[in-house]
Parts: sequence; structure tokens; C-alpha cells
Amino acid sequence: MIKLDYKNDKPLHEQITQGIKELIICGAMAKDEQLPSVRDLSVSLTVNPNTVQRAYKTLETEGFIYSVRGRGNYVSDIPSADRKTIDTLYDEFSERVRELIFFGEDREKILLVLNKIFDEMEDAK
Amino acid sequence: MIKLDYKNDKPLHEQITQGIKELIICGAMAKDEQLPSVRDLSVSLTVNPNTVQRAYKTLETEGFIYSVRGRGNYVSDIPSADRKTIDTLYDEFSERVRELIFFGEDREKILLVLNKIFDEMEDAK
Amino acid sequence: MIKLDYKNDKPLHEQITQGIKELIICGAMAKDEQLPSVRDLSVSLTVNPNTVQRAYKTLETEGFIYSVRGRGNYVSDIPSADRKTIDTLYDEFSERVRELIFFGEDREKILLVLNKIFDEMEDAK
Amino acid sequence: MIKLDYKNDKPLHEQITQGIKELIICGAMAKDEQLPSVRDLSVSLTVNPNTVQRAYKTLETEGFIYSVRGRGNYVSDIPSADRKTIDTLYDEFSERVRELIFFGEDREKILLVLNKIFDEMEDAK
DNA sequence: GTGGTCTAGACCACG
DNA sequence: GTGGTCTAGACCACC
Repeated sequence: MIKLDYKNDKPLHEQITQGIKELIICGAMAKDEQLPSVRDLSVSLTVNPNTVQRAYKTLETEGFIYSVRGRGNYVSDIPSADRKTIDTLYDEFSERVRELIFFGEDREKILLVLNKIFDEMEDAK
Repeated sequence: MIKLDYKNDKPLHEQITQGIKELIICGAMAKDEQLPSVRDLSVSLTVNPNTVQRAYKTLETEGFIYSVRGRGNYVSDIPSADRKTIDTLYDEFSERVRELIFFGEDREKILLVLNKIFDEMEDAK
Repeated sequence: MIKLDYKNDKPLHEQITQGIKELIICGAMAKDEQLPSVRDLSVSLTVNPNTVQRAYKTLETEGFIYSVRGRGNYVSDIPSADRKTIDTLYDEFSERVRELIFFGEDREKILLVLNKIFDEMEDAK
Repeated sequence: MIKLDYKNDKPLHEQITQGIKELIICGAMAKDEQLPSVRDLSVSLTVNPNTVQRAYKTLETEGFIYSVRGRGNYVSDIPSADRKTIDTLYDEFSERVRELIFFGEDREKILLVLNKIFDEMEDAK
């Protein structure tokens, strides 16, 4: 499910973190669903277990998953983010919008993309 | 004009690149306007000249500025981006939107922010 | 009476140990009162009997309960702690106070919380 | 300055994290003061660099220090904690107080210790 | 079997 | 020289 790009300068553990984050956000993984074990995922991604472990740790501190010793890792049921995280997201969002406009993308097209995402997220619920 | 944050984990050359990019996008720097020399900017930012040089190089390959041997660096007059750049921007844009929705931000609020940006960009023209 | 949090990184046996410890300290369980059997408690908590057994063992070595072969486990009647335990408690107490002050909590607020605890403990007697 | 206890079941990286945290809180390390490099500290503690690295990472995410690539790690100047952290501290604080009272420590003695800490923290400022 | 910790040693990006 | 990433392999605690 997750594709790693070794050419990308972004660290592997971040790519894994982001990949799982997307799966959770898009609703592909349900609340309290169990994630693959650290070992299994490391094998299927041909990556060192420590790298996966680190990704899971990050996801845990960010509140996306929770970890049970000797059991496994599970999708968190209460998505919560602090003010700072939300603000950062809005900043990054605004940055992308400004660049898109700068490169000539028009209002209608951007709104179209935005509405499409809203509809997808609605359906996922 | 550009503020460097040493505490930020983002490399200095990237912060400089982004800072100049924003100035150009927001219209603070006009087409064909000359940028400060590598040496001057490195002094005013108190960073190594190599760091500024690297930022300028990145901006040139990304098409934001052009360089004239022995003269200096100037703001590009034709803002053009290839399909790949635009697609990447849309992907990153979509990613942020999905996360905002996931964390409970509602449609109206996001649209409000979006429209605010459109208006600002209109005024800058 | 005891709530287990699987999402907590603290081991289950420690959570059980602490839960019972609190019941004893708060006076909810009287001296020489009998604790539920290992088997019963393991059923009502839906955990492995070994886990409860381990918690009881810890409580016994720490002096909170005593065990009678073939009869059951009972709340200790003489709450006594060696110098080392008391010192450790004071150290941990001080540590928390320093952190609270460091993060800006003021004298009055901390004293308020402290006095509230004193009053609660007085009432429980 | 930091003492590691290999017999303690607490992980080394946590012991290091806590040790540095105490130095910062007690005022032994001033704001923006540079911490020893990852390598240096790992040598002086006879520990693997990764272990120190992890401690520093934790301190950074908790807001106690900030890291500058290619430069070093520095004590953060703005101590800030979210509501959750503060609440947890109060809970742990209360827990210790209750146990102290349970083991027969009287009100006056605890207040004495508390006031002593306040005075020390005042002086450190 | 699961997550978590630690070591040893290599390599890269940054300034 | 500094922080950061990654691998390989070992060991422990938990359930």
C-alpha cells in the first residue's frame, strides 16, 4: 500500500509516517483497526525494523495511533490536534494556493479541486 | 526583508529560497528587478555567501530568477511552470485540505481563508 | 472499580497495582478486608490471571497487603514504609513541584491543590 | 553532571532526558546555552550516540531545547507546556502527596519541603 | 509473537 | 565538526 521513493531526499521514516497518515485520514483504515506489526511492515517494505518503529513512534506522539505493549499498534479513535498544528496546516495551505495562483491557475479550477476533496471526504464517512 | 529562524529545522538556504519566492509571488519584487548581490545579501543576513549562492541557484533552476554573468540576478519575467510542478502543488494542496477536514475544520472556514487569499492576490496585481 | 487503559504504555500489572494501592490509600478498602481472589479479579478485568497474580505479589512485597495460603489476600493493617521509600516519594514530589513552577504555575494555585488533598484525606479517615 | 543507573529499569535515553530536563529547570543551564554535542556527551556517558540523539530529540519535541543543523543543540528560551502536560503533572503531584500522607508524613513537614523548593527556585531566577 | 531498547558502525546534509 | 538517517543484529518486557 505504501510506496517508498529512495530517490526522494525525504527520510524513509517520514515517508512511512506520511503514507500511514494518509491511509488513516482518507478513511482506508478504520478506528481501532490494527496496523501491521513492526516486523511485518519492515519486511514488506524491505526496510530496517527500527525505521518502521520510528514512524510508528512519531504517529503515536502525533495522536494518530496508539501502541499496546505485546499486542500491536492500533488506529486512534479520537483525532485531535492542538492549535499550533492547525495553524501550521493553514499556513502551508495558503502557501500552496498563492503559488498556484502565481502560476496562472484560476479561481474556478482551484475551487473545483477543493469541492472534489470535500465530496470524497463526505463519502468516506 | 527576509527573516531567518535558526531554531527551525529547515536548512538556511531553503528558508532564503522560500523567502525570496514569496517576495516575488506577492508582487513585492517586480519583473526584471535586480536582486541584491550574493555578497550583500550574505552580509545583511549574516550567513555564509555559499548559502545565498545555493538559494539563488535553486531559484534559477525553478524558473523564478535568471542570472546574467558579471551583472547580477534578476526576477524572471515569464512565470512558467511545467505540468509536473503544477501537479505537485495540487497534490500538496489536496493533502493539506484533507488533513484540515480530518481535524474538524469545516467547509466554510476553509473557503473563507481561500477567498481571502484570492482577494489579496487580486489587490497585489 | 479499577479501570484499565490499554492505550496507556504502562504495563497492565502496574495499572492494577496502582489501582488497588489507591483504593487502600483513599480508605475505600479497610484494614484486614479481603481482596477479590486472583481468579475473580482476572475475570472481571478480562486479563490473564498471571497479570493479577503479579500485581498482588508486588503489593505484598511493598507492604500494602498480606497473603494467607489457601485463604486469600488481605489489606495490611500496619502502613509502614522504610526511609528509602519515603525519601523517594519526597524526591518525586519535589521534582513535580519544580516542573510546575518552571511552567509558570504560581504558589497559590499549588498550595490550593495541596490543601484540597489534605482535606479529602481528613474526611476519609 | 548526569548519573546513569544501569540497574534502574528506566531506559537510558529517558534517564538522560530527565537529567538534562532537571539541569534546565533548576537553572543550571541558561537560556540559549549550548548543550554538549551528541558525540561528546555519548563519550562522557559511555553510551551509544544514538541514545543521546534520541534524548535530545525528545527534549526538542517537548520544547526544552532547540536544534540547529550543523551547529548544535541549545536550551530553549520559551518554556511552554500544553494543558495536558500541566494536568498530568498535577495528577502525579497529587498522587505523591496522598502516598506521603498515607505513610504518616504530617502537613507541616510537607509544607516545609514545598516552601523550601519555592525559595530555591526564587533564588535561581 | 509483539513492541521497545540499545549497540556498533556507516553515510549524508549542513554551514 | 555538527546533527540526522539508516542498517544490522542483539536483548528484554509484556501478554
